[in-house]
Amino acid sequence: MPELPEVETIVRGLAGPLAGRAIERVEVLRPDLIDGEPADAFAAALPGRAIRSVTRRAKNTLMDLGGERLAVNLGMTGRLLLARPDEALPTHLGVRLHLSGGLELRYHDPRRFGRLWRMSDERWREWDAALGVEPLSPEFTVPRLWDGVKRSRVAIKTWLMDQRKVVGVGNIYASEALFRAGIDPRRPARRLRRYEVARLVDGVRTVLTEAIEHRGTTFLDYRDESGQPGAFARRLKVYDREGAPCTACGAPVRRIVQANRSSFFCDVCQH
DNA sequence: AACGCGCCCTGTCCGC
DNA sequence: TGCGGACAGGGCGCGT
Repeated sequence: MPELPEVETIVRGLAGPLAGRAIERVEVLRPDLIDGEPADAFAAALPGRAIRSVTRRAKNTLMDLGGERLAVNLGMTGRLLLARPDEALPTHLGVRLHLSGGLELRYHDPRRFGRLWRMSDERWREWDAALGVEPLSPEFTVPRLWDGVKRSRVAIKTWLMDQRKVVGVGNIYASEALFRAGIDPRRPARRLRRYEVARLVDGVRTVLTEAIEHRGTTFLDYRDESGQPGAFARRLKVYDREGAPCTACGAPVRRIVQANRSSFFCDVCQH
């Protein structure tokens, strides 16, 4: 579900309410959501810690606990929800973090592809180093992307979704960025020309920035920390628009399958 | 070593 | 109405 704009929206929404709160009690209702240690060890380790800040790396939410971090990956259908402890419990509730001041942070996930885990500072450095460049950072440049694509034979759309190369771009925004750049998603990465890489840098930055401004894309399940959907879905130009007219030329948008995921594009506008 | 594929899981929708 | 199959914002681990 959530790509960079959705996670960024959630992180911005959680940062204020969670800053300075202590974790008082942890309930794990779905132990398979906890990675790296048994669920009871996870639940026992957190109480007494305080949340210093909430940030994002790639599609992950990170809570700085001082000396260690709590990381959350939402998978396809995960939600991080702020609630009062007496609010009705939804089905598929996975983890409850009871915080100081009568606030609760809930992790909710029907498909349970998401996960939560703790990371030491040392582990965090390794983990962070294995991830690719943040596309909204100054390091996301044409030379850097050019250097990355030129040795890869995979289709550019698949390449763009590889989190070891560029982070945060998932199935929706990969199609959208390539449409904006006018590049066919099937093109081998190393066949891109430098001017096309420049358009791609621009396309990725632009679509992610606009999507954040609209609080993300709700396709099916995505909700922010207050349970609200994002508004960017109606601004998508190709994703989930198979057969509908291209917004630029009117030709029907095509759907193909790449790496077992749907790709959408306009074969008139994208080469 | 890069790459492709199957799989993890539940819910929904569509065609028959 | 029921049922099977396809499909859904992700990511890991396997084999080649």
